[in-house]
Amino acid sequence: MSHTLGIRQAQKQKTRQALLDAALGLLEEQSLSSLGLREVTRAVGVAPTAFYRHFRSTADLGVELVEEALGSLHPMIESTVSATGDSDERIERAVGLIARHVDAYPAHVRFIARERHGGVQPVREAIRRQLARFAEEVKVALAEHPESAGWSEEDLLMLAGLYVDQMLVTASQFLEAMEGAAEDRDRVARLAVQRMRLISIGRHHWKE
Amino acid sequence: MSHTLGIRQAQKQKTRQALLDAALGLLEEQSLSSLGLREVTRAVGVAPTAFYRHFRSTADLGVELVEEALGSLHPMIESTVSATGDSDERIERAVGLIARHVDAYPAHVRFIARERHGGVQPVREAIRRQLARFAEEVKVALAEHPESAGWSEEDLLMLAGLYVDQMLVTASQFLEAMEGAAEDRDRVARLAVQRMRLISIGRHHWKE
DNA sequence: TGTACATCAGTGAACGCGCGTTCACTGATGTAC
DNA sequence: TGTACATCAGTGAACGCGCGTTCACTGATGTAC
Repeated sequence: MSHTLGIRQAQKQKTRQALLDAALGLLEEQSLSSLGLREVTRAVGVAPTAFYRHFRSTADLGVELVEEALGSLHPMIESTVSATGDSDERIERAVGLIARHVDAYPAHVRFIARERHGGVQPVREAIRRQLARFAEEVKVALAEHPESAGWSEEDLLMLAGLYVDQMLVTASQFLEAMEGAAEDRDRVARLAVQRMRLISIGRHHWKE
Repeated sequence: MSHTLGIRQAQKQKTRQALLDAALGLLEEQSLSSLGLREVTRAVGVAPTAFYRHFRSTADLGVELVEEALGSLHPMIESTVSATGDSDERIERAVGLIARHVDAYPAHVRFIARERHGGVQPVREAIRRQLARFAEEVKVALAEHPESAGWSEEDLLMLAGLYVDQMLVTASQFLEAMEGAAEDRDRVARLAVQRMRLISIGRHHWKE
């Protein structure tokens, strides 16, 4: 006996999602701070005033987009860091996962890269919070590794943050490669693997 | 016998600089893609049409701001990487330099962080070009170090890029610390030093 | 099942406003003689 | 040094346009009995 939303609720959800999708599309070529409410409703085909039934402002919509773009990523990150195999295998797998994620959700990745330091404060803060959660989760996963014996909590969080930042750098480089020449893609992947390897080597010799 | 600009040229330069300064100020709270030409001229106190005597558009002005923000940084970066002393000394000095640079030019740093992935393509490309130049220069300086014996050009550029990205991350963290609680500043410095140390350790054990 | 009333997502007109861009202009500065 | 003309940075009026927000509304959906 599955619970179905009422017709009214279902329709409202649908319009809301259409607004989010349209906004994300429009944000490929501009920043959130210049996104207009009328632009978004025009793209969806509803009256401008309908916007207010779902969001207080475009900044509010932006915060929802952050949740959509990053909220569902926690399991993936968790599984990457906890994966079995040696360092090199885990690195290759992680870079492959990032590449596929960028392929599947380029607009979400672009949105996060763009608004992380963008002009809309509540959105910046929402992104910062999610990334801090990622770093915390990575830290906990790293602590499980035998290589982390003797590491302080502070150093583990430092390393986790380095990995998270590197993940974002790699994602945005894949995005740039998508926009430019197709051959760049492999270069980005190789470069990312090398960077992660170097960090991983530093990690193994940290406590000496 | 110093060459002086004509009165007309000097006045034009002054207005131009006032437009750049005003724009940079306005960009503390928004992105370039939402910056209006009339906003800028209003802040300076000239007629909107005067803008066109200096820039084709706000995007054009943005590209000039990139040159202003990053163009003068090459000697500083060069001297940081080429400095004498052991790894730890160089790292401490580099992080200190970054901290002072962010203190001295917070608006420039914010502008670069914001527009690096921002909504205005020509500006993104101008930043990308400057950062590629930085990485190239760092690569050349790194090649001089005895630790770089046996490194390929590709690996050196990989390491240089890692340093440049880390420099930007650190700068933007100092900026966030300036906006928030004052005590965060030291945490950022300590974290940045640790990250650089870990990368440096990876570097020393890379060719094993 | 049917009826009467309540809810509320989406509408459409209207508002005042600031935007980017055009154009012909002014008057101080620069230059040729 | 003085004069006559050229240059050009900055002006101010005017334009058409899209913006965010308000408001009273409509009509399909939901609910109570």
